[in-house]
Amino acid sequence: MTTPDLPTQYAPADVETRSYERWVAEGYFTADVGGGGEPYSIVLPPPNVTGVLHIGHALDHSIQDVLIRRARMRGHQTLWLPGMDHAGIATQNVVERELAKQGLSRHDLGREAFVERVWQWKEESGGRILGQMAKLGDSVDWTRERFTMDDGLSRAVQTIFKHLFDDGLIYRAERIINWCPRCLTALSDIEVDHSDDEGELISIRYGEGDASIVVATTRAETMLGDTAVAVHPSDERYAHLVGTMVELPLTGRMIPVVADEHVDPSFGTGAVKVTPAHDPNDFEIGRRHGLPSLTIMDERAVVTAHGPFQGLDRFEARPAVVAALRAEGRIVAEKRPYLHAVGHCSRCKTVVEPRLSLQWFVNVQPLAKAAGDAVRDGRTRVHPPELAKRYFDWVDDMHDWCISRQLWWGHRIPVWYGPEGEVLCVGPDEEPPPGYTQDPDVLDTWFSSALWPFSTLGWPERTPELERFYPTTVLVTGYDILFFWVARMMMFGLYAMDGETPFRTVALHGMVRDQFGKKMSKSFGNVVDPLDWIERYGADATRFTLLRGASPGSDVAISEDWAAGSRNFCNKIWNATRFALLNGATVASPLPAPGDLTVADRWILSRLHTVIGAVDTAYEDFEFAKISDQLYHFAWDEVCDWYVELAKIQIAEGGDRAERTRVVLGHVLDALLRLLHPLMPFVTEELWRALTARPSVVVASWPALDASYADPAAEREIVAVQELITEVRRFRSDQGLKPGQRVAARLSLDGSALAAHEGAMRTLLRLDAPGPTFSATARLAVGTSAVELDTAGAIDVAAERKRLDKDLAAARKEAAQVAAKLANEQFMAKAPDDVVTKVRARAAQADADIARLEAQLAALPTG
RNA sequence: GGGCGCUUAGCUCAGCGGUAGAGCACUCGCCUUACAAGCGAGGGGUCACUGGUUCGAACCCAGUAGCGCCCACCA
Repeated sequence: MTTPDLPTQYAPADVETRSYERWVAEGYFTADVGGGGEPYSIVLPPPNVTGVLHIGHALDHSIQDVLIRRARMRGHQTLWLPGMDHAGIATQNVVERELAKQGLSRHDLGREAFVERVWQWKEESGGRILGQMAKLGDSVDWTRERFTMDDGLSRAVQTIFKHLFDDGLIYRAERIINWCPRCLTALSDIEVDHSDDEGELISIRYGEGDASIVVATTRAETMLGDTAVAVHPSDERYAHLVGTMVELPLTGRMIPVVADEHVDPSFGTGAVKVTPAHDPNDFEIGRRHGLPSLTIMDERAVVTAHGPFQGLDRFEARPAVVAALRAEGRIVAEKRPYLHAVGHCSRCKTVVEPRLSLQWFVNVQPLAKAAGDAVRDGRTRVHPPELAKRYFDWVDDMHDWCISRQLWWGHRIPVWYGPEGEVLCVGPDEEPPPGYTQDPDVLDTWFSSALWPFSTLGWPERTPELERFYPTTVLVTGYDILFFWVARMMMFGLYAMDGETPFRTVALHGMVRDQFGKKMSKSFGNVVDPLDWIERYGADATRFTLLRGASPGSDVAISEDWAAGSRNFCNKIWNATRFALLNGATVASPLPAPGDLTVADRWILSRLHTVIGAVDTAYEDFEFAKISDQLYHFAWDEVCDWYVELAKIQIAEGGDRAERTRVVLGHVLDALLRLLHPLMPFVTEELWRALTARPSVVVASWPALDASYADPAAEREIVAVQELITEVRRFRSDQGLKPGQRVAARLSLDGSALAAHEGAMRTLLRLDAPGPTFSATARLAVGTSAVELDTAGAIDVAAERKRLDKDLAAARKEAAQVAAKLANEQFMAKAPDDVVTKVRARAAQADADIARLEAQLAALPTG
């Protein structure tokens, strides 16, 4: 047994990097594909190479690390696979911004040089992220780190694209898509954020006299591209106009009035201008009625239509068009401000422009159906279950997925076009014929992320990793990307892996917020940088703070104070172990037989196993807050506050008692450190090694629940001791007796089991044997046990009277309440027996308390 | 416009049918030799509101108000 000279305060920085490097060097985190144990695998949701890890990542990683570390301790063959995402548009934007600082655009560099530049950036940024993961303590298998654009994953992308293409699930079509006029690319629905923006609803008269019709719009400039007006088929107001032509103002063009079910007769005037090239609904109306599509804006949303508006940006064109219409007396009404939902590019916040263009799509119908069914029939469990509904809403009503992006950073679409317009999808080992040119676009970044659970394991090759670790055991991620990402992994996983789901369980956590429940944002200045906390409070405290707030699917509020509290907890564990080491606690000897243990020993062992059971249960439900809470209170309130104090007394006895106490103490701390290790890997490693002289708690076994340690009698007895001690302490505090001041006392423990604790109680309460005379006494009782204190005339009668009065009032109130219950016939008739028994016991207790308190009050000296 | 959730101590939350809890903050007393990043004691809540079910409701049901989140092609 080594007893290193531990400092009195835990200094995280001293141990963290040292431990981490050793863990990696020892290969503790490396999955052994051929090894024993049930597989337990997690793929890390790959952070974007853009930027650095934020506190939300710290939560996400902490949860996964907790799960994987516990699984490792339980003897599973674990794999936690790390990696990063190339994050197409996000990364390209970041690098473009860097270039802009030098006054360059990506076009100045050219495609090849630009992509090279992004790769450089990826190397730097990626390295930073890996360093952060090490600081957090992530026990990932570094030998299997992947990147969504590495060779293997690119091959997987190309392979699945080819399969989908050949199955007719990928197609190219001219559709209205979301277009970002700043990024100059198509966006999928989920890359568009909607917000209620202020606009102006303008009513415009088309046509003249009886043949005129009033339409309402928030986007007046698009009228230049109108090719019809639509009304509801059953709208009698306009029945006479359907089939006729009206004149489109400013252009002189004649456009038809058509009848379409989509129009809501109760909104506005009940008549809708139809711009098929610039509105998704209008596009559908146009298609149904064979209307032409007239594109009036270019890719930068600059008006290209002939006339005075040509060359104006859409936001300049709008007032210009309105002014021109007003000049012609066409404006019938204006409503301002008018709030309506407007889509913004999720990357650059530019207002998205619906745009008619030729893009690649995935036909999601069959894939989404399978993805829904897998959760519906329980092959994949969503946790918490309430969130499954959101998942269903999404997959059951999913639009086809636009996967082409007019970007340079990403997986190039593996389709080549021949000189005669041939279209050829090229597989990973195929070469396109000469004279063919490749599609210039790249794939949506989520396309490669969707393959992550199997592409990282070697797919399309049937590697041993894939065989062993797919489906992965659990996916841990925030509820915010339940459909961004999870639904897509489900779709592609089921498709590529012959109907096998990518994960058995999806465990969703919430977002990290500040102490007031506010979202963290740079502009608000409430962002927490995990590295900052790690530096000041340690990685363990940072993790513990996050985990303490982590209930399935709910947001986590954190603050500086709580980080400090967690740091204090680390310190508490540190000092408890330090005490144990200084007092010769040992794990070398087996636990003595129960008959050789004291009540206190049996109590703490009973509590330990209760906690093991509770923690194991909480793990089943991913209740990290409960796990943390259980261990926190057991460690602090029971082990430190009571058992350590009782152990001091037992050790002072010397002999066998001391020896056995050292064994129990060593045993309890050993188990506690192992239970805490997944949550706080660094401090537990340092302490466990010191305590056990073994190499690493990382590969120690998880404490096994042993119900034979359950000892309700010991628990009751210690609780009674605690209550009596608390009562006496309260008296001392109320009386203003200094903690160290010794008081003479007679203990009336009724010859009950508590009599055995007299010595301990005298020590903990600083009570001496009674002196020969009593000038003033106080009798304190809990249940049938009592302590009589001789305060040598120093008793503060007023304080004591106040205290007793208060207790008496409480007891009387309790007695009245309970009596009312017992007098209630219906309660007596209908309440279950155990409830009635409890109430009776409370009544008896209350009566006894009243009698006792009244006697004490009567015995108080007057004046 | 749909859907979901929340409202419990100053703050963040747990409890989800039988005596209102935790952490932090607050008050008082203590350097009681593992720990002052600590120890002991204490104060603080008509569990949003209104009805209903029940012997009994913070907990179940209905409605009201406020807050939040997600989804959405009503011009």
